[in-house]
Amino acid sequence: MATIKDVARKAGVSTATVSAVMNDTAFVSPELRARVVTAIRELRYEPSQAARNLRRNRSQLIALAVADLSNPFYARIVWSAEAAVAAWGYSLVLFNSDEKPDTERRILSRIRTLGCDGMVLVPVGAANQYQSHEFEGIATVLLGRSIEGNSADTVTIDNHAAGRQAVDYLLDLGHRRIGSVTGPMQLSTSKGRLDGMIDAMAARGLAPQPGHVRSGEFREEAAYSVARDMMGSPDRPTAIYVANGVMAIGVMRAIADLGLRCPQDVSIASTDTVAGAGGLKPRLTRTEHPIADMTNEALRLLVDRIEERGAEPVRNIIFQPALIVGESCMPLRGDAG
Amino acid sequence: MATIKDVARKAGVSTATVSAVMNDTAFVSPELRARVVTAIRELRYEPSQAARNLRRNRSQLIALAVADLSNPFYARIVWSAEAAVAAWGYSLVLFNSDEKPDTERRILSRIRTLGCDGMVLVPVGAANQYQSHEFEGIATVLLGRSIEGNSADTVTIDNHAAGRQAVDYLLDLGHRRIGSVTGPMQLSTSKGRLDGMIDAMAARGLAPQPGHVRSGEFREEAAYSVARDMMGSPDRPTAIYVANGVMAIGVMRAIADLGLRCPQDVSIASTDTVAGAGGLKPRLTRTEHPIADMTNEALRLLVDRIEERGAEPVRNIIFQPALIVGESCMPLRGDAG
DNA sequence: AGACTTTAGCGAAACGATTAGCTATCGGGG
DNA sequence: CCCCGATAGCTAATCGTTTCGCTAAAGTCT
Repeated sequence: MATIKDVARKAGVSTATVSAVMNDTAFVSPELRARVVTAIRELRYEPSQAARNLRRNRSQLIALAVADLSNPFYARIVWSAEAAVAAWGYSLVLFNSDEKPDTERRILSRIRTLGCDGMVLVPVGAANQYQSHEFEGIATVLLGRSIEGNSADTVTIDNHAAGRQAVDYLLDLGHRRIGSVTGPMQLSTSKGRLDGMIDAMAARGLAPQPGHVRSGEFREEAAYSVARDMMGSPDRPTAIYVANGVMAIGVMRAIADLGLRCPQDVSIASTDTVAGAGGLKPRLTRTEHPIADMTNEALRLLVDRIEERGAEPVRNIIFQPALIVGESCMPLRGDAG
Repeated sequence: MATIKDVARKAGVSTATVSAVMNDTAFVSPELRARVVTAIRELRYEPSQAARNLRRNRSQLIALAVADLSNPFYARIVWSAEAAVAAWGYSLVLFNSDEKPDTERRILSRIRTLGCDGMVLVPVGAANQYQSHEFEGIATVLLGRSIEGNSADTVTIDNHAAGRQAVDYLLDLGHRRIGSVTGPMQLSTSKGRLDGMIDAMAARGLAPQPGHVRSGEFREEAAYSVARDMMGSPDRPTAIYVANGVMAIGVMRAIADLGLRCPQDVSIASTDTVAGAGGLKPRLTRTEHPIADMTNEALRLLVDRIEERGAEPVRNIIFQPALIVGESCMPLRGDAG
């Protein structure tokens, strides 16, 4: 691998001049420039990123740490993020914290030693688990979830509105006994969506029955088992609001295995869905978030922070959900309960 | 950010000693070691990866370039790869060539300048598009697809067996007029699967009708439109072999939109499926590949190449598919065609 | 013509680690 | 008593860039 010195020697100039040519950073006479350019080509010289990084104190790396790579929601984020990062001239280093705070801690430290210029983080775990030095000196944008008391920029979704919209829809169909399968309560997303549901019902003088609100990990299996349990009892809800796409799959499977039909026996509305499920029956009624837009926005904020050293105020961007009607809900039959 | 010099000064030792402590690379007396360790902790010193990279000529980065991040098949690979890479002590840099050879070319150059220690590549495009210097000096494993004439290690699947197994299953159910929706013919995967289908039929003295073999991009939309076209004609096949998971979704949607039912009117068998679709109806009958095992194996080979400088012979590992029976196929009715 | 500016390019000092080679100390064997 | 080997740690070179500050040479102004 040729170095800048080889090029300089071959072109009969100093390394400073080669560097100037490479980076267009100073005026170089056409004659010298030509000699340098041919030397570069002949030696197939490519500057060492390592040396450049050391000198410039930059790595051109942006880290993305998501909560669960097996979840299509995050796979979608990864997809968008890769494109956005490349468009900004960086490369994407990907991490999966797998919803484990310990893993996340290791990831944060790794991101730091790698010298990433910035990171987009989908935080896992409660606010008090983070230490401020974990974020020091590295541009950060929190995506999807926020950390209370943290001063990083955030791009989140309006979880309350998502829960409220979905449940309002079920209420409009006449459902009164509505249950929910939702994620861990320490996450702002689960909490917000459930609060939205509760407020939607409260606005009509209703409240979910205690046994009709179940939470578990944001995973298909967890949803399957709580749904199976909840729907096995005789006073089961006539409709379910599921807080997450993969959980919705689990709930539908549980219902099918109990011999119930969706939507005839149980209506299901969710927030978020899984990509590819659009082709299968029944199509889920759900609220969706503009994942690509959110991710692009997160990277815009991040690159902004990286490249302007300016201490702009913290920015919190909240995206609104949209209700997408599928075939997984029906009006409640006459014998309403 | 504290440097090794700060630590050395604070502990009253030389930088060499600090380095020795950090890397356990030479014997240091317990007393000095203790002083160094506390200095490290107090200054919150973390070695600069950039400096280390420059000196060691290593980056601890492994690149993964997949063909299409929007495809759950590759999302699954990314998931596995992240875990494997982390387990080997590296970090994963992710690229999406989006099935575009030009994009892939840029990615290869980027991987090179980043100084990645190795790369796992799902190649896009035909063998003659690659230049040998694009692979020079960087450990490479080809995953899923191979490049004829290339001397990199490969981890692939037995595409021929996959096509053959799936179509044998359809034949066993009595189907004779079997069609196929498959990917671009220049890809070894599409070609192999279709050859497997043709051989399966040939073994029973059959051959697919010309209009019953359609190829298009490995995308849902492409599959939807060719399937719609193919299934619209009166002599449509009674069963379809679909070469890819997302295409299978497209085909099912096309069939539903034509007012046909699966499996009653058309049986569908595929190679590969989409994650999450397991919960929805009807469950696809398909051949599956052990994606996690394949990815792990690819990284094992890669790390092997990176860490042993030895010139072992080229290794080509081929994984076998397994048939998974769902509910998307039925025996052909009496009026067989 | 002398005194400044500007320009084009060079030399060498960073950046922050690793590591080869050296020195000083100590103990033990001949 | 001298020499040798082992031990513990230091000095300084090195990795490949970027960039600050300098020097001639050439141009501009009085």
